[in-house]
Amino acid sequence: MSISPKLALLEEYALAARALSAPARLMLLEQLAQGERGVEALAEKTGLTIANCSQHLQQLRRAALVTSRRDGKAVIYRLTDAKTLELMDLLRIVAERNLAQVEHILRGLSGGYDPLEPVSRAVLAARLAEGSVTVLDVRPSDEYAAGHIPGARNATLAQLEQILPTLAHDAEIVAYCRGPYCVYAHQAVATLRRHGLNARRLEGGLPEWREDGRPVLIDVG
Amino acid sequence: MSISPKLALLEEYALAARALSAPARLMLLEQLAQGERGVEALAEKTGLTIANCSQHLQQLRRAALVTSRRDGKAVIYRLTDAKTLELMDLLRIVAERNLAQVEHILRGLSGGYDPLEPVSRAVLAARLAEGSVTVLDVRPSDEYAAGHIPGARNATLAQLEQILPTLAHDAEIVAYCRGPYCVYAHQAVATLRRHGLNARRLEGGLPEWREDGRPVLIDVG
DNA sequence: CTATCATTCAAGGCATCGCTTGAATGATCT
DNA sequence: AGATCATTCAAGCGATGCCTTGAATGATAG
Repeated sequence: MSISPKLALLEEYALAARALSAPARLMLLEQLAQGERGVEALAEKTGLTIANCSQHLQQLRRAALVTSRRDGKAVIYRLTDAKTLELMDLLRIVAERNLAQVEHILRGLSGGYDPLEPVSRAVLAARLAEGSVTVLDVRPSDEYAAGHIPGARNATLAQLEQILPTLAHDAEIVAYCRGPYCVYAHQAVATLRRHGLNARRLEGGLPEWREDGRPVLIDVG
Repeated sequence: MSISPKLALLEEYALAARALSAPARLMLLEQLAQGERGVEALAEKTGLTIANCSQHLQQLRRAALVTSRRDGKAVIYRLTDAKTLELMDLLRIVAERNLAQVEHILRGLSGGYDPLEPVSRAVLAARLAEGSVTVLDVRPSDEYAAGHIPGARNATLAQLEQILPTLAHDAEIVAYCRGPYCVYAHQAVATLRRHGLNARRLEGGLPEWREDGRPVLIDVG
């Protein structure tokens, strides 16, 4: 009698999971974790075509992971709520905890799997307060301008080599990027270590920092 | 240069999500949340064929949501760790919070969407201590025997109508089943309400109760 | 060592997904 | 109202996923 409703419920849960099962959509969610965005901006950042991007966004909306609103002739998407971010983070944790393959990928990235644990956000906040750390924002400059950790310097991976001489060799450097899905910080740490600097990466990224209720500095202009 | 590793990472996360994207696998995980099981037992409980069940289990294992061990000629599967359970629960929360359709399904099940919030496990534990509540375990008797909340009565949905006269009309009844994915408790509450009893369901099921570190009674025999 | 049993592998059919292309919608601006 | 622009819809192709069937594996029992 009740096989149908039970299956229907499971189908709904499966729908939400399926929304997370395509790399393209994970990229979109990672972008949206930085803040709300229009379709075109998302397409450009992720390298998807406009139409394809739109379809993925609708699939995310069908699973209610994101919501949308109109702004003029543009449609702006954003994460529905913080639970979506939690779900993304937990998915990452489970995948990283259990998949040896992920470790191998990271090993390839940072040359000898990062032996140093990431710096927790609470620890970084404390160190920032006492000024005993250099913070590096490894995201594109437009995202940096849209909001960053107070006191952080901005440098993309391409610019990193150029600013190396200006970095102090005695203080520890903490790099962060978009969040746990993003590998910019991993790569930055690898580069800095190769040059003999004392670098670690922040646990999570700016979205998680903001979610903690910590201060975010926005450039006005 | 680094497009490949970044995509590879996302593919890994997507793999874990894809493992949760089939109702059949959610059923299997729901069963495994009760405790470790062999392939044949899982196939029987879920109604899948042996071969199909085995393939789903291997997919779950590939995503590292479950692990397996040999016991004689049987292969026993179990959830890898508590994080898997957390991920299932969070998936459910996001789906239920956001999908209007889920609400409609539940409305169909319990006849007028359950206006009473589920009883939290902490509250139930307190009420149990003072004896002001009747607890009903709405799972099959073999699962009840393998572990249940101390003081709980066991009755499947089929048996429920028969034991109705033996239930007190003044005390509140709290029903629980396998967990958030399971709808037995919803159905039991609907049945009890139709007969004028004061019934609510427990938040989560036995796996969540056990995860809290609360006492579980196992029948010896 | 052989027989037996639970589980896994392999191949096929059917459906769904993801991406592309080109047209349609819907809101703004002149 | 008509033109314009961002977004969405619709159809088609290739790839992948799920389920079934039948054979192969691998460990135990005699």
